[in-house]
This record gives sequence, C-alpha cells and structure tokens, in this order.
Amino acid sequence: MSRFKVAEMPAAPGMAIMVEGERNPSLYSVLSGWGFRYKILEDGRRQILNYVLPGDLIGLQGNVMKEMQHSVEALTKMTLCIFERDKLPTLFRDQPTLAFDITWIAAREESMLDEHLLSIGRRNAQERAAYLLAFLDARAQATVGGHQEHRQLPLTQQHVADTLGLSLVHTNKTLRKLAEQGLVRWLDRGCEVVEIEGLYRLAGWRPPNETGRPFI
Amino acid sequence: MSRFKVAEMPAAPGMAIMVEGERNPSLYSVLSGWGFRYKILEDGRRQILNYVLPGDLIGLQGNVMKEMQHSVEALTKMTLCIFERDKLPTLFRDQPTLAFDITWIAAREESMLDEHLLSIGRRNAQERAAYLLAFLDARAQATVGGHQEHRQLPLTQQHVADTLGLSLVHTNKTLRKLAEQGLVRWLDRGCEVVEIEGLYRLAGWRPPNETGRPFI
DNA sequence: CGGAAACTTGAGTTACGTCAACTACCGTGG
DNA sequence: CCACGGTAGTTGACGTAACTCAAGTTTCCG
Repeated sequence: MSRFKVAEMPAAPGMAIMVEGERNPSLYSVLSGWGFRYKILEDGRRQILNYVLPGDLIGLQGNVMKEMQHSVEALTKMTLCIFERDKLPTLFRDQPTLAFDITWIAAREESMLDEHLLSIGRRNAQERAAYLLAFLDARAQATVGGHQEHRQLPLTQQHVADTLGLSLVHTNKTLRKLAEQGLVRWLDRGCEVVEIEGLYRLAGWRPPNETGRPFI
Repeated sequence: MSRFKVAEMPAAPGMAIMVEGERNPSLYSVLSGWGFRYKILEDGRRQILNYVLPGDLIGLQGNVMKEMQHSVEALTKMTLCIFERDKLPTLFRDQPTLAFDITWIAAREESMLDEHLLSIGRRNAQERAAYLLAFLDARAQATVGGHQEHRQLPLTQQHVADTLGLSLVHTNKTLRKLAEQGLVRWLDRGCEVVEIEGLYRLAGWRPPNETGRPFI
C-alpha cells in the first residue's frame, strides 16, 4: 500500500476535508481522529450521513464518480493518509487483495447507511438517539480494540440533531431523557456512554461483529 | 464475466430474492425488472432502502460480510443472472477491470443512499415524495436509455410510504396533492410521471449524469 | 473580562400519525 | 352470472410527536 501513499496530513477540528462538487479529489484514509460526511440543501438544512473513523476511506466516490456528492469535515484533530489519485486502476491491477479490501470497506459503508436509513425513517426520537450513540460507541470501541473506560463521543448536540434529522431543541430534550434514565451523561461538547446495554435495548439494535476487517 | 455466470433465474412479483440474516447468499445481477431492498424492525415497521434495476448487483454485501443485513424482494417480474459465490477473490485477481466496475457500482449505491438519507432526514413530505418519484423516473429513463413516452413506476402507495418513512395515509394525501398540481397521475398500482421538471423543482434536486457506467 | 458557542427550558404551533370508514377493482369459484 | 374476499386507494376526525420561537444559563476561549 505504501507504494500509493503520497503524504500524511493533519486536520484541525472544523476543517473542510472535502467539499461537495469537487472534481477528482484526493483519496484519503483516516489514521486517527473523527470526522463526518454531510450534505446540505439549498436553504441550509444539513444532514450528516455518517462518521469517519480510523481505517475509513474518504473520497473514494470522487475517484469513481465525476465529482464528490457530499462534504467531509473534521470533528476532532485528525491525521489523514493521502493517496495518489488516478492510481486506483493501477492498484486494482497490481494489488487485487487491496482492491478487495476497498470493496469490503465500501460494502460496510453501505451497510451502515442502510442502518441509518432504517433509523431515521422508522424509529422515533428516543430510539434514534439511542441507536446513534450505541452505534458510535461500538465503532469507537472497535477502532481502539479492547474496551475503554471512558467511552466518550466527541460531538455537539447540533451534530446529533443533524444526524438524526431532528431539530436542535427536540434533540436536547431527547438526550436529556436518556441522561435521566442514566444511560448517558452529556459533557461539555461530547457524550459519555454509561449504560451501553440500555441503549441497545432502547434502540432494538446490536452492533454486528466484524470479521476479517481490513485496515488500509 | 461469463466465466462466473452460473445460470439465469426468473423471479415473480413479491418473491423474496434474499432475506436478512442469510449467510453467503448467491451474487446476482439484475437483467430485467424492478426489485427493492428493505429492513424491518422487530415490531414490523419496514423501511425500503433502495430499488434495484437492471445493471444493479444484489448480494454483494453478503459475499463480503458474514451475513446479509437486509432483504430483497421483486417488485415486478424479474430475470436475474446468478454468479458463483466464493469466486469473488478469483475475479478480483483475474479481472481487475471487472473488479473496478463492481466497486464503481458499490460507490454509486452509496451515493444514492446518501441522497435518500438527506431526503428522509431533512425534506418534508411533499419534497420527499417529489424527490423519490423524480429519482425513480431518472433511474428508469437511464436503464432504458433514451426517453420513454409512458414514464410509469411500478409501485404501490405502501411502497412509497415505506420508502419515505411516512404513514400510508399521509403518503396518500401527499401524492394526491402532487396529482392535483398535475405533476403525476396515480394509476392502479403504479405512478405515471407527468411533469418531471415540476418534481425536480419541488424536490430541489436533479439527477446526476452518470458517465462511464459499467453494465455487468 | 467579554463575546461567542453550546446547552436548557417553556409556550404555542403544525406536520404527520392513528383510527375508522368507505369505495373501487380485481380474480376466483359457486 | 353473481357473490365473495382480498388488495389498493381515499377521506375525515382527532391525537401527538416534533418544530418554532424566544429567552435564558453555562462554558469555553481569546
């Protein structure tokens, strides 16, 4: 893989890593930190599509489609690994195993989007919030491997609202209820998961166990 | 590609092509007809994730993940092309161009799911309905190539409701309003698009122009 | 220490959901 | 031929989850 690596790049919180409409952007993989993908309607309504964590690819779509259909922003301090664009066909020719890993990652992304769609389409506010926090906690645990003591998610309530498709006010009231039930604790700009099992139960969801996961 | 083709298979409307939880299902490509992917919650709430049309792959996820995370059902009469499972690694080794096409299709699916997520999360009922019908019309036009006179979509209002994350009753009232505006006409289990530009305008959306699209 | 960003809270509004009919349109079988 | 049962679509009355507006408080950061 190192043959395709160009450089590493840091990104500060709030930084735009990729913007909708961009043509042929670089291809990145996330080495550390959190980011999120989103789209906005003309009048400013924003929908967060998914979060990117270490091991995820950013910009694959732009290398395959004509232009990027979504934007990506850093949530925390991140470090990215930049790959040479235009080298994707070469990679597919010379590194079939890596190519398969890329497809694996794309299929997993699709699977996550399916879950989110189910959540936003058919779950109510509490279930949605519980699902999102459980989902992010599971991803965070999976990336560090093993279990963390402080299960903290680096989001603001505005991010949660824009992910769940709810208003900020209603999101706040919903999160408050989860906190009253002792499932989470809301910190300054972040959320600490206290009772993961309670979240699973409320959401009616459990994380899939990922086997054979590649890390690019 | 024919080296990996096993057989063709017809599917009748309503037939379950693939069910959630299935392990290592076959990999299909759609030769003709319409189907849809969906997930259901334990209490029966259903969310349609996307529609599958000619040229789409079915079951890639199951060949990459441990088991299928969603179900697929035929909407119309379909013909499917069955590929030999377990041959995916071989294909990636021997047919890099085909492998790239598969990734291309996966990336496009992801792009469509992004759009749906934006729609369900941030658009109101009318905008959502307009978007969905415009989206499906665009896909239908793209698969036949050129322009059809009768732009008919083979759905029931229940399908529309389960795609938009709305109740059946509210979906009906919303579609009625679109019909009153002369944008669509609702037939017996199907919808005819009358004023595609009006739908685009209402949805605030236009179909992307797909270049270099592979057909497997 | 001042200003901005994040979080809270209450009051009033609305879009969408639920319930409960009813009509229309089949295809099937008596 | 008509009775029928099932699916799809339609409509009105009413309930409620979530939205908007508006005003706070708290926390962070320069």
